[in-house]
Amino acid sequence: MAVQIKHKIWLEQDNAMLMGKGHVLLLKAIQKMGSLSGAAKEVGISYRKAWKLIDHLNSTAPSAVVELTTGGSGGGGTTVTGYGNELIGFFEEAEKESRLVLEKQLSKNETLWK
Amino acid sequence: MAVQIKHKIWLEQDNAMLMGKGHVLLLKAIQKMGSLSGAAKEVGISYRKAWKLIDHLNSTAPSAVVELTTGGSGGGGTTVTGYGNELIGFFEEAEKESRLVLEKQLSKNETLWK
DNA sequence: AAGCGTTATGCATAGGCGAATATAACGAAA
DNA sequence: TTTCGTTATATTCGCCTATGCATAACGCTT
Repeated sequence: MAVQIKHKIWLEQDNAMLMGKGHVLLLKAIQKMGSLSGAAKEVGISYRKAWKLIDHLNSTAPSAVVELTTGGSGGGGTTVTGYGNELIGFFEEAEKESRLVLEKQLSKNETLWK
Repeated sequence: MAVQIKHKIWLEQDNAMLMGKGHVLLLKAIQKMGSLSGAAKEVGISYRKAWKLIDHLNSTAPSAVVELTTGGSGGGGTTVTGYGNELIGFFEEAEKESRLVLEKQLSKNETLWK
């Protein structure tokens, strides 16, 4: 099988993880499900971990990324803010740009793998 | 402190890790030291781990990446092949290209972080 | 007031990874 | 043949992370 080039990107603030792909997947699942618990199930991680991811991101980022409400009809829920949406867009575009440039490098050096 | 964008790249073959930054650092240390044990010390990992990294890379890559000799004057040693050198060059160039494109994305979206 | 689904949080446990340790094999030089 | 520094490999131990379980708080609905 051919050699593949993989990559991973993430954002840091004060040398601490701020947001990675896991956060993005979770945020998109929140948009779809309307709750953090539902999103955790959707993505396939424990609620415990999902809550930690979101809590740290939300309390560290320059602006609120999600809004969490407890109680009420349906028990509460979680929604992604406009700022959160901007973050998702930025992350996905950066990842795409990186992927494109890496695939170009790979195809430029095809002879290395055979 | 400002938000930073970090990235990591690696090569896979048959869905298994082939070579990452740790391999590259180790290979360059081998070039400098002439031995795997010395390189491990230089990089700051255990010989055990260094050997596993190199062994898997060397036995999986399309061509030999290093040549290991045991016994003899000096006890033996390890050298990086020409192919190994090509891999190092490819990896470092790919990483640089990716870094450039990501920093461009970050500066294009400065307003997100304040 | 009772019920329900969600957010919020602590704690104990299991699994995986790397480190540390120990030992064998190797082959040139003295 | 003894010595020496290296490669080669198994085994044990400790740490970190994620998970699972348990429990509380919340507030709308009925």
